[in-house]
Amino acid sequence: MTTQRERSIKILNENGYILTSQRKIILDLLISNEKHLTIKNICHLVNDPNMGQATIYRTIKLFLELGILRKINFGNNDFYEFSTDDKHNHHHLICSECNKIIEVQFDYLDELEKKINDEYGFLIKNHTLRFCGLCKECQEKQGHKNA
Amino acid sequence: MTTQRERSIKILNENGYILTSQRKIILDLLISNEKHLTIKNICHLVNDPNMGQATIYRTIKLFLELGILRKINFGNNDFYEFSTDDKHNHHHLICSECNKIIEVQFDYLDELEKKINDEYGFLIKNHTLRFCGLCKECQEKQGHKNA
DNA sequence: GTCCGTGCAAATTGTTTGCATAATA
DNA sequence: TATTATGCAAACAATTTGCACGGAC
Repeated sequence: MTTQRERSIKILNENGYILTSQRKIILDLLISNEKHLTIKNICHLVNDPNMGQATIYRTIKLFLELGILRKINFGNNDFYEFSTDDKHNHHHLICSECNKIIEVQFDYLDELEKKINDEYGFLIKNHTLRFCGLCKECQEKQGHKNA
Repeated sequence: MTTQRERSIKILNENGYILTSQRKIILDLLISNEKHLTIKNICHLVNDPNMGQATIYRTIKLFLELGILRKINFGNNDFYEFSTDDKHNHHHLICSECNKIIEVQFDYLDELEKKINDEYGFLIKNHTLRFCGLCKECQEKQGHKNA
């Protein structure tokens, strides 16, 4: 099994791009840090006076174009996560309290997709399913407060 | 059954806001025009030298806060649609060719929600499900081209 | 007259671009 | 040496804010 890092570097190389030190820094940040970051997060985490903002924007844009990353937008934020080729993506649970994003690995939308295809003649390429609510930890915190 | 307009005005009044002529213009735009508009769309459609941009932004923000509208973000665009109180929202089919948004009125996610609650202890408040693909018309157009 | 809403312009924020320099093959 | 990547600053775009004016009660 190839790692996210290996896959990303492979894609860069196959398209004639090299892994510069700046790209490496940003890639590493994304690999750690639970993989869901905003541009703001990245700017803040990089915290290197030698890395210009433009480089961060350019790198993320490049990663998106090459399909290394994918964008998830939620509320007023754009998060970036590693993209996979699976037709069936995972889903996201987004906690409205702490903004944590949890990945859910099962799908079960085949039947619904079939129904949509039948009723609307709509050809589905991919889907996005998000559940917004409270994660376990935040529910517990609220429980304590109210007790 | 109350209309979108009646419901919106009711919410405004209940919260101490009046339906000014500017708010009325924006509300009417949203009611016609298939209900899915971006700020840019609205600015363009208003086309009244007497309405400042700031008013449009302020009005949309107010409508969001009052729950009259809800934001859907997709790609690099934020669309606005009327919000309903239904726990079970409709879903969206978004055509990647013509950007049309089709509303789908059935849900069928109860089982999946139950599973998520059981496995992750995540308390779901609402969900967003989007299918990205090609609408019937755009499939036909592509068919003609290839023929 | 008071209060809320608006228009305008300036300010702020987020993102992109041009260009000279630095790094890499 | 040729090419690509970067840093910097300026440019640009999108959104918000401050403030004085206008309209509704």
